[in-house]
Amino acid sequence: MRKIPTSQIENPSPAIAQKQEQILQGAIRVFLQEGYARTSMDRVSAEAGVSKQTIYSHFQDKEGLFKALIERLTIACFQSIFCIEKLQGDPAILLRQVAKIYLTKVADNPDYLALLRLIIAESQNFPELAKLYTQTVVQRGRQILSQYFASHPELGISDPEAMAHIFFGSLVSYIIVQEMLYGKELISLSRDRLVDSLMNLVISQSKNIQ
Amino acid sequence: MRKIPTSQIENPSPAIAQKQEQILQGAIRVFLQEGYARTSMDRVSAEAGVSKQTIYSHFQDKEGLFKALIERLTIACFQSIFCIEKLQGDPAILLRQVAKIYLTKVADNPDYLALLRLIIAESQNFPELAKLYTQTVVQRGRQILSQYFASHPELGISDPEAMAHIFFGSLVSYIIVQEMLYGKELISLSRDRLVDSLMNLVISQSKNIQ
DNA sequence: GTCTATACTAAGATAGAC
DNA sequence: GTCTATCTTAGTATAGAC
Repeated sequence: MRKIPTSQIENPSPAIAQKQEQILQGAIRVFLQEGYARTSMDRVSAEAGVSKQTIYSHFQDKEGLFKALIERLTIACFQSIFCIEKLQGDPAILLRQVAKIYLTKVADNPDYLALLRLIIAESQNFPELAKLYTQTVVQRGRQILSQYFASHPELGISDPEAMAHIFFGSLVSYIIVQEMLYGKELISLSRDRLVDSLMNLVISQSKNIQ
Repeated sequence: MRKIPTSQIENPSPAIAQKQEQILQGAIRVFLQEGYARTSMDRVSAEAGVSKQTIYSHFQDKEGLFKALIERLTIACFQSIFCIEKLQGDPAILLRQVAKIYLTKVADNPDYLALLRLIIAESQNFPELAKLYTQTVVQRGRQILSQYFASHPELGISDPEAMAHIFFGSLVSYIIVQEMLYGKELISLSRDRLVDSLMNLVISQSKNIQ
């Protein structure tokens, strides 16, 4: 079995896969909590319950471990949010459901909240990870919404892509400001109020073309 | 003249003020570029053109320097955006103008873009700075918009606070996704298209009550 | 393949000269 | 008040035993 330098894992034996899993689980806890620079490999090895050298035998270096871990988390985050691929049904119910899913899956999951923070924090140093996140999570979300808007002309949305950005972006900024930047300690704006207003906006568009 | 341990500066002599200024200017460049943990005091001293000990005579430690610097930048960012206090005039023109000002001042200013990234990155380690930013920049922006919406009932906005969050939040998320997370490399969504759609939303609300 | 022990480097902070 | 030189700790990465 050859050494595995990057996150590209090809047919690893069960034993190796299990060790890697163990390392990644420990590393996730530390990196998400402390950020990249503050995380020490000593701390990771302690958290994962393996020696430092074992980590270096599975991953090239600190950067390699970090990249593998962020890639995995990003995919997991995507799968968690977009469990339903096709959007169908009454807009009023469906869009509300979409908003609820995203807010619940990300805002209420400390890991995915920390992932978003970490992606932003390291966007300069790891642009490829930021792009992966944008592509996988944000872009996909906007695309699905955009397609939904476009396939429902009765909504009267002239620019579905822009509307998708506004809809999804409002949710993203809600999470960042209210949950990360302590906005909810300064003004309480419940999720229901946000979603209600978002719904009103989408619905009111349609009334103008009737 | 007593030593100045924190960012609270009280009547410093011109010479001292000038040195502090010199240190802060150098520190700003390094911290905004590298982030907190990656920034070394050696690098700051080199960038500022003073010795390390001079920094430590003006600021308690790395944390103290960082806090002073972020506080100053946050205030400057606020003043840059909210040069106009009172919002008046035709909604269609004025709201468009507000959006343009925010997008221009933050997205096109690498310092304020980096400030936002740094605030998010260090929101766990420096919650007081995150709160200051939210309070000073975000909250103020939402408040002004909210008051404007509330004082213009002809717009037919049922929840001005929520609408202000959606309006301002769409701009914030646009900056984060498009400018920081390389969104504009994946899909181009021009500022004009975003602002146009935002305007349509606000205007279409009013049509429903006529 | 995994562990213990260690080399090497860098960074925060301070001592002491001027 | 400012500089040079230094102390001390901590962190990445590796060498060598089992």
